[in-house]
Amino acid sequence: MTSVEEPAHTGGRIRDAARTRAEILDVATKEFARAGLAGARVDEIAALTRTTKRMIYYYFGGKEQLFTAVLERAYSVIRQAEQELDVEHLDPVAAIRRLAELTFDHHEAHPDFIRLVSIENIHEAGHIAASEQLGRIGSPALEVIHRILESGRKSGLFTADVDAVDLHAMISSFCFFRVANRHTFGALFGRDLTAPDQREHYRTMLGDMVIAYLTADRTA
Amino acid sequence: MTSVEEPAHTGGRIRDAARTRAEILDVATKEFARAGLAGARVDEIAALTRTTKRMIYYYFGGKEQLFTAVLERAYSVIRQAEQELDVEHLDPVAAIRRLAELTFDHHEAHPDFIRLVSIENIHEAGHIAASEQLGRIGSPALEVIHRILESGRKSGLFTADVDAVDLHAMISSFCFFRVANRHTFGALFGRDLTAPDQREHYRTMLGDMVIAYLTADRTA
DNA sequence: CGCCTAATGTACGAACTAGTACGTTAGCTA
DNA sequence: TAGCTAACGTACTAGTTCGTACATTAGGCG
Repeated sequence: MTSVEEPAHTGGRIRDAARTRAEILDVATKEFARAGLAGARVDEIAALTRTTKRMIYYYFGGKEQLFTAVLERAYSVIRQAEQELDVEHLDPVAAIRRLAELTFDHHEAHPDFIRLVSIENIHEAGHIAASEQLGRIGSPALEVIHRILESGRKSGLFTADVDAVDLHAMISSFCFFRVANRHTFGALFGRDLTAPDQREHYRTMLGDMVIAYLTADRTA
Repeated sequence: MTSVEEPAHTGGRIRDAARTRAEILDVATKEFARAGLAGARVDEIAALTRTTKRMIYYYFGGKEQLFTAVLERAYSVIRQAEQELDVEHLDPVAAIRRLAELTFDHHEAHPDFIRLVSIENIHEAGHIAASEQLGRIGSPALEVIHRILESGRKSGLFTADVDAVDLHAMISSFCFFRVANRHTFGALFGRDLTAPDQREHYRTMLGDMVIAYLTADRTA
């Protein structure tokens, strides 16, 4: 019985800067993803936090900077995942398919991130442009794709004349659209692109599409 | 000398309900596309109009309803374009490629529409769901795609097991992503997917991709 | 040609919202 | 253990923003 009559605020750790910061970022991520930059409410974010609005300004400076911080952390998660890519031991076809599947899985697993990207595009990527951190992220995946493409072309398997950036765009397009636009697509066409029982269908479809494109007979 | 000393407001037509309504929709489309639903300002929309804020409430009832009306009109433009599709006289491969190109062109020509769709997805398509008009639009393009696929499969040209909705998703994905995410993509990877001198490249890429997928050798 | 209503304009308010001034305290360090 | 500072809380404000009450008029119609 250590704290029966103690004031409520002594439950849990107090004065933990890292935890407070992280908690604000967690809540803000959800709130920004839910309502957009303008739609999100600083008061609401604060209310969903163990701490107060004051802390948001203390740690981040303001709403816009908080959004930038949210974006920075969200992108760092992807960069992390990409750095753990390990597909170059596979043959080029299998490697590309595996890469596409991992991209597919990552998009599906992080719908909030997808929404943040949509929101950031509404704002014409101004926060990314203004962020030192995000400016110099690069993309570990691009290096991997580049090497797989080289290898596949050398062996004659890949006939398409694309570079890594374009192939990345192609793969991301499908994965992104499926998650980002699932609501309007569902409402208009009556099909839920993210229905669990359709997952394998679309995952395979993406791989088939990319491989078919890369290996198509171009002698005609 | 008919109007030298007359008040300024006599210039141009007065009391033109249709024109006022249409002008509000025009301005609102741009403003919503620019700033999102929450970010758009009713006062700003009114200010960019020949009329006043009062008229927005008079004709549309409120901000949300105005957004819905904007969406309805934007979607009707597409439905219109789709109804004018005329590709079924072509052989299946050419027809699909042409359809993909028209989709590509339409997305490129209507970036504001793309932004509205992104925004509507942030709001989980609630306005579409609540709109009688948008609920029963359907898509003329789907019928066309369906018939082309049938024809292509019958002749043995198309080997892929997809239906019209999935193929539509595939084509739209690429077109949508290229326009919607051009800002973040450009900022992160240093490539402008909508650069004019790359237009033909991506347009061809899309067609190649779809055709390769549909006609891929699946005997292996 | 006067009346009636759709269409329009003005002025305002209630509620919300980002941001801040000021005060407090936990807990490390000397 | 005293003191100092990073961390935190409260209460408030200035400005914004959606929406509306009220007043006005154009112009079709009987």
